Formats: sequence, C-alpha cells, structure tokens
Amino acid sequence: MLRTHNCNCLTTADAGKKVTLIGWVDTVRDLGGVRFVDLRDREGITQIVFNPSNPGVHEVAKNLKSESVIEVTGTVTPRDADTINEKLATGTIEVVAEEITVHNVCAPLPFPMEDDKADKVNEDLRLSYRYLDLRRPRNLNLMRMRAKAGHAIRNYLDEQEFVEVETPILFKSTPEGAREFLVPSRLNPGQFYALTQSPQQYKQMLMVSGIERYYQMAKCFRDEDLRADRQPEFTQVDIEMSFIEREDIYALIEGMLKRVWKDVLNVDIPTPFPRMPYQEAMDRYGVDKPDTRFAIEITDFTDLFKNSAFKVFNTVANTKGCVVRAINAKGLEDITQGELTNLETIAKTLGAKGLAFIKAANGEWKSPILKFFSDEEKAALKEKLNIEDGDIVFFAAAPWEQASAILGRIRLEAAKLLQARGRLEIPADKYNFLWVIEFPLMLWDEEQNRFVSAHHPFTAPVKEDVPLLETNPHAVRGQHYDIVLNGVELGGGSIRIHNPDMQKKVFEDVLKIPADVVETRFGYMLKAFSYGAPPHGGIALGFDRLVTMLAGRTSIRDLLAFPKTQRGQDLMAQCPSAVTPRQLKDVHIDLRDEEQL
RNA sequence: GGGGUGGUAGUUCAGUUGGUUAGAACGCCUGCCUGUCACGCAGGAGGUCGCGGGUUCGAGUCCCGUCCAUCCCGCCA
Repeated sequence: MLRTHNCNCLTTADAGKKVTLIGWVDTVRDLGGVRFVDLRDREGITQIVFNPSNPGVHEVAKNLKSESVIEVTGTVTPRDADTINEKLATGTIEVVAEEITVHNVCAPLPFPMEDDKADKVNEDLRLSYRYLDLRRPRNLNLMRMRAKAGHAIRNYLDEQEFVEVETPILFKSTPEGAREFLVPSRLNPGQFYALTQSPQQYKQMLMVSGIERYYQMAKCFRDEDLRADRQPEFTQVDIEMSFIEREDIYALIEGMLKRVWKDVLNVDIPTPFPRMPYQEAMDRYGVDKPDTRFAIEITDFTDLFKNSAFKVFNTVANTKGCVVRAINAKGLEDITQGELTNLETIAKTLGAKGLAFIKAANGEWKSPILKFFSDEEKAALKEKLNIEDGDIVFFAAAPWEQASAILGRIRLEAAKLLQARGRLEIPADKYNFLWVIEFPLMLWDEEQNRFVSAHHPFTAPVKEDVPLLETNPHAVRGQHYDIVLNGVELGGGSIRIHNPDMQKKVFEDVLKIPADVVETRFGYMLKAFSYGAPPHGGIALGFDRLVTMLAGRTSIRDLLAFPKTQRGQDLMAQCPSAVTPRQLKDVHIDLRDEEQL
C-alpha cells in the first residue's frame, strides 16, 4: 500500500506516529507562511500542515491544485485546543508534512465539486465527467449504499437457501413484451439475439430443473423511452420458488425488505405489509401504485348525479362503465391560475374535456358549474367530501379507468402544491409499503381488438376464477402481486402457470396467439412443462429503484455508476456510436438503404 | 410520436418596454499574508448570448426552424 492510514482514522491516540496518507487535494489554504491542505480519500479528510521550516515541501505545497493526487508522509500532531475542528473526525490532529509526492496534477475542473454547487450544475455536463461527479463523497456514499443493499439482499436470500444462478443475457426475441435490444448473430446470418428484458423464461425453466429456490441480481435491458425512474439497462432482484403459494412470496419479500432497511438505514419497518386489491387502489387513489402517506382520496358520486340537472354529469352517470368522482384537495383553495391551468392540462392529456372544480372560501362556494347543482347535491358533496373553507374539489366524469387516472394524477399534483405551501407534511423517513393484489389477468386492448396480459402470459389465474377464462376473461383475477413503496412500484410477480394445457389455453384461446407462433416462441416452455413442472412463482424487484428509495432520491440515475441520458446515450464514453463497414459486414448488416426506410 | 421547462463567462445565475463597451458570485491566473479549516486582501484574464434563418436603423431580448438536456404522456408483456 502507498499509505499507512486512511484520511478519516487518525486521532490524538496516534500522536507522534509517522504516517503516510494519499488522496485528493480537497482544499488549499495558503496563509503565505504556513500552508494547510485538506487531504481527502473515500473515508474522509485529514488536515496536512506545510511549515516554512521545511522549505522543500513548503514550496511544493504552494502550487497544489484542487483534486490533484498527492502522497504525504509526516508526523501526527495534536492540535492546540483553539484550532480543533469539530466538523472533522480527524479534527483533533493534523499531519505535519515531511515528504510529498505529487502523483497527478489535476486540470482545471469543469464544474465545482462542493455538493451545494455541484447539485445545481447541468446534469449533462456532470454525466460527461461522471468520474468527477461520482468522486464527490456524497455520491461515493450512494454507490456504497447500493453495494450494502445488494449485500443485505444476498445475505438474506443465501440464509433462506436460495441458489444464485446466472442466466444468459443473449436470449431470443420475444416481441410480446417490451421493445428489445437486438444483437445480430455473426455465425447465423440474418438472425438475431435479443438482450433479456427479464430472465422470466429462464427462471421458470430452472424451476422445472428442480432448483426450487433461485435468485439473481439480473441485468435487464429494455429499449423503451427513458424516465427519471427508467433506464435502458437496469438491475432486478429476480426471484423464483417452487412448491409455494402467494403468501410465501409475501413473507419472503417482507423479510427481505425488513433486512435491507435495517442493514442499510438501521430503520425497523413493520411487517406484514398492508394489502390492497387493485380495484380498491384504483377507486380510492386512482393508481395501481398508491402513495398512502397522505389522506386525500377519491369519492364516487355516480349515483348522486344519475338524476342531476347538470347534463354533463347526468349523461356520464347513466352511461355503463362511466363514473362521476371527486377529490377534495384540502387547503388548496388559494391555488393560482397558473397552477390550475397546469392541472387542467394534465387532465386534458389524460383525455378529460376539462377539469371541473369547486372552491370553498368565506362560507361560500365558487365554481363555474355551481349553478347546475341542486341543494341536495351540494349537501351530499359537502358531507361526503367534508368540504370546508379553504378547500378545492376537483371532478372527473369519464369511463372508470380514465376518471381514476385523472383524479389519481390530480391527487398527486395537489399533494405537491400543498407540500410546497407547507400544508402537507410527508416525513422523509415514512415508508409505506403496500402489496397491491388481485389484478385482472387480462386487459382488453382496443387497438389490437384482443385481450392482452396485464402482467405476462405466464401468470396463473386465481383458482376460483378459472372457469371464467371461457366465459368472461375480463373478470378473471390473476395470482399477481405488486410491491409498492410510497407510490413507487418496487416490483411485481405472480404464481405461474405450471400446467402445459392451461398455458397453451391462455396463449391460444384467450390471448389469441396463433398456434404456430406459440410453437415458435414458447414451444420449448410448453414442452418443458410437460416433464414434471412444479407449482412455482416468483417476483422481481427493481434494484435501482429500491436503492433510489433508500437514498431518498427521485432519479434512478443518481444510484447508477454510469447512467444514460434520456436519449439513451452515455455522454462520458459517447455511445452509441458508429461502427466500421467491416464490423457491419461481419454481422451481415447493410445500412445503404437506411435513408429510404 | 406528443406536451412542458431550460440553454448568456469554466460553473451557477441576472440582464427592464428591443438601444452605448453584456454584469454578479464562485472558480481560474498574479501578488500579499505564519493557525487557517468555505482563510482573508488586492489586481487580472475570461463571452460566436446553443445553432441557423427572419423582422428591425438596431436582437441576448421579438418571430420561425433546429440541436441538446430534463420532466411528463404514449410506451415500459
């Protein structure tokens, strides 16, 4: 080692020792005579003193640049009482330099390294210099937190006798799911691999193999548009078990998350987690991943408006599948015109024609639609929504799913506005875990005019709903579950179909995938299931999202060492990039006609 | 594919109804300073106002297009 100690460990107990430290120049304080350098490594900071009485090192210290790498040998010296720095772990001592080696002179920095300033720097610039951005102690700690969370998970699952298996990343294209990254095959002209969007099929094959308990920190790839919480490559805690029921997965994951929160944050999270059926989540919160940390909820008024004089609500209320619903954003009566317009825009992008509202202030209600309401209707609204002065109520009249989506979004936006006004407190350490269960197995896809899997086609139906597969697929509930934390979907899974006939029926009769297509895409699975497939199920948790939540961040990029921009580029390495004609020829790709496509 | 926000010095930002030589802070460079710890003080350098076009006597400012970043919708079985 080039050092005897790290920069965060020396104390007065080490006084008199000759030590060698190495690290980055954090700050230089040149007082003309004596010069101070804060030397930093990943563990912390130690103050180095350069005295004029040692002219050699004193002269070198004169020209030190921030973030240069230096190695210093010197003597640990206790500080005088009035020069102790209580902010530093090593603040009671300093190292008086006797020798110095400058290993690397740092070029002028492209952006400041102090957290408060660096946080404001454009992210694209920081991503171009990600190695520097990452060097900030706080960001290094995020990487260490991520590693710690990974260890907690591995330790827990190892204790539960899970077997970690690495499955291939080069897989076959399965166009049913997310858009995939395609990889041309050199040895098989015109044919392609796809990068796994999830090891789903492999892990089910492992169950047929008899692994019984599988896990993997699985790298997954999806060629979809990016978001703050979505990257084209990401890590998933992938789990599959045989001979189990849903309850076994709930217990396993609750134990695992409890362990992670304890090991990483030293926080005890209560288990078991509450459970909420999908229908209830949509009805009360307007989303399938409700943030239950605040109380604003959706109330249904469809029946109330069935005989209303207000034609818009009346018509909707009497249309099958449509609802009239409202939420009371308590205390947001002073919403600005700009904020209101913004909410309207959101409602409109979700298909609403407008966003009806009622404001309550000084004992009066104000609303463009108030004149249409009867006294009886007003009384019912007031009572059920508990409308008081200072409140604003928003309405949605639309098909059930759409009304839920609109009010679900308005609910979240209203919460943000209330938080900004200091009227809604959501403690940073409040962790509302929630199982969302009983999802529909199928959703009707208008565009394709057929049912599509709500989760994936391997999800088993709830036993008592199996007969409905024939008669009313819409009503079939899947043995599917999502784990949600504070409004963020951490993961989801299901009990799988292990009977080849049932699986074939879902593919061909329900999802209407032609038999020959089923054979090419899933033939090997159906075959495998005919050779003693055990009942099995599993779950996958977005590891990046999990650690983002642990860190209290909103962007998944903060928890990835080298994240990609919204256009899927790595600004540091500068990829994707063009390749040589020779490389293209090797993989049998011809770009000549690209312009014409 | 669609909508919102942003792009002015190395960085973060200001820049009035269009009007002289585009400013501040931090950083950088030079000098002074022997107990600082975000050291201090003095001086200095640093700009194709993202790019292209247009309107105008005159554009950082107005208009059109475009590129980049970011947030969201679609999409993410």
